[in-house]
Order: sequence, then structure tokens, then C-alpha cells
Amino acid sequence: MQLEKVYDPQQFEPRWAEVWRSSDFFLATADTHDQRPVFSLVIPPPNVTGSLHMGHMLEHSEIDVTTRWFRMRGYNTLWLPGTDHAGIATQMVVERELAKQGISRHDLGREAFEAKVWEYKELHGGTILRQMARIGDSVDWSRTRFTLDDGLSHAVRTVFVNLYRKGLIYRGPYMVNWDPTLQTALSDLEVVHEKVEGKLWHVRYPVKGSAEYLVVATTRPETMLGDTAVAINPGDERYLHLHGRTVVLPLMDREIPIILDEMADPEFGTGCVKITPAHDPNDFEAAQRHNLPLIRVIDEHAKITSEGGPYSGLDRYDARERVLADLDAKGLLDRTEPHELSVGKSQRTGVIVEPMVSTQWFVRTKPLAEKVIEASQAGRTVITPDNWQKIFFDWMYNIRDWCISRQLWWGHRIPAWHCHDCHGITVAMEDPDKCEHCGSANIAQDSDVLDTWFSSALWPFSTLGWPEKTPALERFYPNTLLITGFDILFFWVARMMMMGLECMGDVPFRTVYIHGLVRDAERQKMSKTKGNTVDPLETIDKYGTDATRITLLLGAAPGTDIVLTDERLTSSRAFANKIWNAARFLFLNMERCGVEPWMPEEQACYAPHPDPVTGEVPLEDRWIFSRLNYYAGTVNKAIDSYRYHEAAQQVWAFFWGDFCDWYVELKKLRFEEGSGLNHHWKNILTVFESALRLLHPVMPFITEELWQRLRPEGSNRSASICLARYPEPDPSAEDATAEAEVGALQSIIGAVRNLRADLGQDPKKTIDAEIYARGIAFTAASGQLEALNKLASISAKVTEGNAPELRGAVRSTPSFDIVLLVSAAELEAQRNRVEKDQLQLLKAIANAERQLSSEEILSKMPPHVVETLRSKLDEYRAKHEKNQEALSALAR
RNA sequence: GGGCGCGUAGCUCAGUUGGUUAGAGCGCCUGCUUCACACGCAGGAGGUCACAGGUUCGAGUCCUGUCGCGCCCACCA
Repeated sequence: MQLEKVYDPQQFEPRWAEVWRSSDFFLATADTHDQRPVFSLVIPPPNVTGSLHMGHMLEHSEIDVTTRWFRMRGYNTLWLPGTDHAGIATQMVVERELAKQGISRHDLGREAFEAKVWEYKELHGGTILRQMARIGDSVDWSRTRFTLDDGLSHAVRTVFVNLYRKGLIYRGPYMVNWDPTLQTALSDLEVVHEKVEGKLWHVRYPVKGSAEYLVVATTRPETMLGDTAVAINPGDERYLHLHGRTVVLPLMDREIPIILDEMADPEFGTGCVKITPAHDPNDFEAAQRHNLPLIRVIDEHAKITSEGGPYSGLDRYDARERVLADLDAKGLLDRTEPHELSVGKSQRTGVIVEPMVSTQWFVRTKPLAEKVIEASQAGRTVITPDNWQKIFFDWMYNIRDWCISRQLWWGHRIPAWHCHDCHGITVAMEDPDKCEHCGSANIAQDSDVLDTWFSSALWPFSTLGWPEKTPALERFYPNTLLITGFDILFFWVARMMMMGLECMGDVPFRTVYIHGLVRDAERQKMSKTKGNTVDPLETIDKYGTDATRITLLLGAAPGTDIVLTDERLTSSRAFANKIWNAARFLFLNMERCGVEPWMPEEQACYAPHPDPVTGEVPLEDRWIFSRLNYYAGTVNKAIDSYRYHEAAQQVWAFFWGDFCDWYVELKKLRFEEGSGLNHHWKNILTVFESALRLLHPVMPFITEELWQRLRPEGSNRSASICLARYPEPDPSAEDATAEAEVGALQSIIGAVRNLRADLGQDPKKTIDAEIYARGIAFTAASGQLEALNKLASISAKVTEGNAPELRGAVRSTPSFDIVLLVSAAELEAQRNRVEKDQLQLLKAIANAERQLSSEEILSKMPPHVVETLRSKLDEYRAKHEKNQEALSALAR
């Protein structure tokens, strides 16, 4: 039972953060709540593989608090395998590693590359939470990962085939961001936009059969080789007469139409815009609207294609120089202006991305989104905090079709086969050996893989055995709660809802809780590129896992961001140490009193033990049990409504403010050497054990450690604190009388200390004092006098009633007067103090009187407010009067 | 351009249907090594709740406007 003076987290806290750092799969937990299931997930987002993110610590903390809370309230736990979401990120890491050796994945070939990725995953994945092993749940760890080879593939394929047959999946043209170095398409997220100083070149396009020409402005003159139209605004009088005519594309001598389109902004440049459908996303869309042909003039290596005539084979920037020179030579370069523009660069290589037209697979999202909107509006899924609900709706209304094909080599292959003979597509559950259209055996599988979000979207049901109708699926779908960050709301949450409604006919979860963002001390969003990330492992090493967790939770007010500072972490570490030292105090005194480790039989709510001789319960015990009951109420309510900061703050206030500051101090007077396990010990250990359980979701490791030490050998209590019951409030445990009496004691002690500090007295020196109490029972048995004397360092004479004369150093309230007999010199310090108090009281009295004197106000005020206002006014008046008396006594 | 959020003590932040003299942690000042804890104990100072109007008996809280800060989305020929 010996504890070190200072709590050492390293010794007792498993560093589960390490697990997150190395794991490359979802970890998910599921639980049931009110007969309905709840689940929570943690995923490393694709851009942070290989490191841990503070945001995950937060997310995990909130999830783990809820999960432990549920578990402690008696709901069964189910651990679900994660999907292979981070496979894509792993692939990127492998690709980067290969690049260092000068190898590209194309050199390696598909199979060898996949093997490499597997190797990496085996090496870095798969560490399992140590704390979970301690909990003793039955977990089939072989099912902790869904990979490309097991059940998920079947689910993914089933969904793909079904959606395809319903016409919800189609192939179409799409503008991708192409990285010419990596030879791959990038998602919008992988493109970083940068403002650069560029130029705006104005080029003359001669109108056919006329001496006129249109001047178009462009930042990328080399793309003009692929122009297929020039657009003017339908309201632009300057050019309207040219509508229907054509221009001759300079350098290429191609004839292209002049079209009307809103995209041409009369205010910008010349008001004319060239249309290059194959190399600009906006132009691409305009081309769709006007049925314009696409001409690819830049290839995947960013070189000009054979369509580029004389420029064919040139690099895109060399081509630009040549094009400009040639235009200039022909006198077609109108003018050049400096222009700031933003260019998209590859996050991975820094190369300027090339917009490229390609054929991709799409999910038709409109019909799916409609179901999501309907379900959300019916309240079947609620997003909280509710401002996200609106944002979510806006997005669902404006949703575009979802491109699901990726030119990657890791992931679920698209189950579609192209026929080389008839060019038909065969989509089937079983791998086909011939084309379903022409019967040819000359077919090959599509080389693309599915977007990871496609399989992730199936997570809520695919992990439960879908499409089989398993008992788990029956029980755990739909789930109750999803905790996640807003950055993933659209990618993942929306898609889980779409797929859930489509495949299961119901929403996947009832509530989505959106948490805040973790920021650094300068309020900057943490990002790897900025390099201002806080490494959670360093934080954990320095402050401990529990301290890190409660720091995050204390800052996690819904809808706000979390600023992480060393000061906050330091104070949390101090709190962990406070818990540790409170335990140390108990253990040392148990030894002194001859008390063995003990804890009560398990119950949700406990009543204090009475003195076996008198049959009475000590006042401090009645009080602390009542306080514990109160906090059990507020903490449960806070967690239930996702107010994690409040839960953390409440357990802190109870443990430090009530338990340590008052209860332990009061109990010190009750310990007797060699007493054995008497009612005092039973009460303090009961409260302490309950406090540990109350704290557990927020401070899991230190509470587990201490709980295990307190747990007697051979106890029939659960093996772990996280399987013990969570404290619950019970109206019968409320003890208003005890709270009032201890409250009065606290205010008397506070007043004496304050008075003595004002007088500049040595706080340790015991001095004589007279206390006149009104309406406060000071019974001999309750030990209040002893407590008062000890905690205020006085030798008090307590009398019922009013002080006969307020002389000396006085502090008064409506319920007591304190008189300290001190020298006249010490009294002067008092005067300012009391006068200042009077000013504030007068203000409060005037305010209350004004409100209470008006019939109109009284009639509009709710009765309970009037009630408190009245009693407050009485109190202010009494106090003011007492102060006045004291002041005149001081004057004498 | 569209949308969202923030501005409360020196600092970082709470403050849930409007209702006591507006709170916490850190920092600061004073006193204390008291046999759990100086990562501590006791006491204290410090705020016209960004500004200006409005609604209300009553506003940190609701409405309008102004100023300052931040985020997201879109666009950028």
C-alpha cells in the first residue's frame, strides 16, 4: 500500500497512444444504451498515417468516456473490426519509400506493389490495446481488421452490383487533378492552392470573314491549342452582334464557334473567354452545356499531344513560351498584364497539377441524398451541436455525383469487366469469364479501385455480417451515437447515411456528435505542413495519459475549438497527483489504524454507516454522501448530453473541492490509531471508492490503479473498475440538512480565516474567539466545534443568539457573528474592508428593492425568482445592519 | 461572393429555455515546508461581459448595426 509522493504516470498508464500511431485500421466499439446500440469509432484520417494526431486524442477521449460510461452502466460491449480505411495512406507511405530508392510503382508492377503494402501493414499495424486486455472482454482479435480479402469485399461488391443494376452507378467524363510526376489522379483535398504572381495574356482571335477580332484573356496560353469555343456573356452588348459567327483559332487555324454563356464575366478582362474543355474544370462544364468537343492537347506527362500540331512533344511550359513567341510574331498578342492567380499544387510532390479529362465511375447521389434529407428532417438522425445540422442540409441539397473510381493499386477493385471486342461492360457478383453482351472471352477487369469512402460508407452494417441477416446486425443496427470531427461529416457521415438508408432501409445512427478542433497555443489549427503539431506521445510522456485526456475534455465545450497549452496540461497533471496523494493519505492512515483494503459490496447508490453505539451518522459523512449523490447526478447528465467539459469540471470540483478540501480535513479528526475498520473508515472508503468510479471515464488509468489497490484480496467485486457500476443519483440520498450545516460551518471557517488574514495574524496561532450562531445547530456529538477550532485555528466559545456587543474584530452574517478580541492597532485594517462591503450591499439592496416594490414587475416574475429575491434582500439588509454596527464599534 | 463562428479577469476559456453581488484554471500579491500532496494549503487583488442602439420589469445571454479576429465553401479566363 506504499505510494510514492509524486504520481508517476509512466509507471501505471499504458501508452495506448502508441497503438494509434501504429495502427492502420479503424478501431470501433459498440455498446447498447437504453435497449438501443451505440457505437463509436476512431479512425486515423488518410493524411496522418505514421503519426498520431491530437485531434484523435480528443476524439478518442470523448468516445472512450462515453463507452466506459455505457459499460459501467451495465450494457454489453461489442468490438467491431475496422475497415481498411488507412490502406490508401499506407500505400502513399510505401510509394514515398519506394521513391526514395528511385522506384515507381509502375516499375514494380501491381502484384509486387500490393505485397509491399501488405508487408508495411504487418510491420506497423496490429498492436492491440493493452488496456483492453485488462478489461477482460472477450474479443476475437483475429477479427479486428477488415482487409481486402475478407467479408468487406463481399459487402462492397454486393453494394456495387446492386447500385449498378439500379442505375445508380454509371461511367462518365470527369475532370481530375493529375500529378504528372506521380502519374496519378489526386483528390481535391490533396491539391493545395497557392497564390502566385502570374500574367494575364490578351490574345486576338480573328473573327472569320471579318476584320474584327475578339480579345480573350488567359493565364495559360498553351491551352489555347485545345480551344473549342469562345464565350461571351448573353448580356454583353459589345459582342452580341458576333453571336453565331466563328473565330479562327490562331496557330491552329481551326474554326471555333462564338457561344453565349453566363460564365463570361463582362467585368473581367475583355469579357471574352476561351473554352478549353479538356484542360479546365469550368470550361469542361461549359462544354457539357454546349455540346462542344473535347480536344486533349496535354498528356499525362504534361507534354503537348499530337493534337497540338507543331508543338507536339513539348513540355507544357516550353510550349507556352513558343506559343507566346509565335503569337507575338503574328501580331496577335494584344497586351500582357501582371495578374495574381492561384495554382493548384500536388500536396505530395509540389508539382503544379494538370486538370485532365478522364472517364470515371460515379454514384448518382441525388436519389440517395433525398432519402438522407427525408430521414434527417424526420429527426431520425440528429446532428449536435445543431448548427451542423443546417450545414449538413445545405450540403445534401447541393450534392454532386460522387466519383468513386481511383487510379490506385490498393483498394477494392471495381467489379467491372471491359470487353475488348464489343466494348460492353460486365458487372457481376462472380468473376465472369466472358462478356455478357457478346460472349467474347477477350475481357479484362477495370484497373481502377474504389474510393476508400465507398467501403467506409458500409461500415455500420458490413462489419455486422451484412448481407447475411446476422443476430448482431439485427441487434446493433441502427446504432445510437457517432462521435466524429466535422472535417469528416461530408466524406463519411453523409455517405454512411446514404448507404445505410439504401441498403438497410434505415439510418445507421440516431445521433451524430461533432467535436471541436484542437489548436495550438497561438490558436492556430494544427497541421503537418505548418509543423505546429503537438505530438501526443511527447505530451503523454511529459504529463501522462490521464492528464492529457482530462485537459482535452475540459476544453471540449461543444461547438468550440480546443486550445492546448502547457499551463492547462500542468494543472491537469496536478489534479492527477492530487488524486494520488489523497489515496496516499488514506493508505498511510489505514496502516496506522490497522485497516485492511476494503470496499463495499457493489450497489448503485450507498447510504452512510452509523456509529454502532449511538446509531447516528457523523455529520461529515451525511454531507459527503449527499454531495456525492449530487455530483453523480450532474456528471451523468453531462455525459448523457455530450457535455464532456462539464463532466470533467464536475468530477474535478467534487474530488478536489469537496472531498479533499473539506471531507478529508474533517475526517482527520476521526482517525484513531489501531481503531480497525470502524464506521468512519467504512464511510470514507465507500466515498473514495465511489469517487474513483465517478472519475474513471475521465481519468481511466490512475483510477484503475488505485481501485485495484483498494480492492481486497478475494473480493467478489468485478475484475476491473471499468466493469464496476457507475455511480447514479438517488433522491433519497439527498441530505439538505447536512448540506446546510456543513455549509454554515464552511462559511464560519472561511469568515474567520478571512478576518484573520485581514488582521495580519499568524494563521497557525490559536486564538480565542466568540461565535454567536443563529439557526445553526452546534451539537457536541457532531464534532462541529472541534472542526471549527482545528480548521480555523481558534479556541471558540459558541453561543446561540446575537452578540451582546460588536466590539473588536467582527465579521457578521445573518446567521452568525464572529468576534475576535484583538489589539486596537489590528483593527484599522478592518475598516476599509467593511466599508467596501457596504457599498456593494447597498447596490444589491437598492436593486432588489426596486424590483420588489413594483407590482408590475412582481406580476411578471416567476414565483421562484421572487422567492429567492426576497430572501436575498433580507440577507443583504441584515448583513448591512451588522456591518453598520461593527463600523460604529470600530469608531469608538 | 455565399455561409458559419468568435470578442467575458493579465492569459486560456466556461457561462444550456433571459432571473442571486458574472465563474474556473493558470499567472499575480500576501502568509505558510502543518506528520497525503509546494504538482500543496490558506487568504487576496483583478471584469462598465468589443462598441452603439433596441426589445424587456430585468440582457453576458434575444434583435439590429459598427469595429476587430478566425474558419469553411465557391470563384479566380
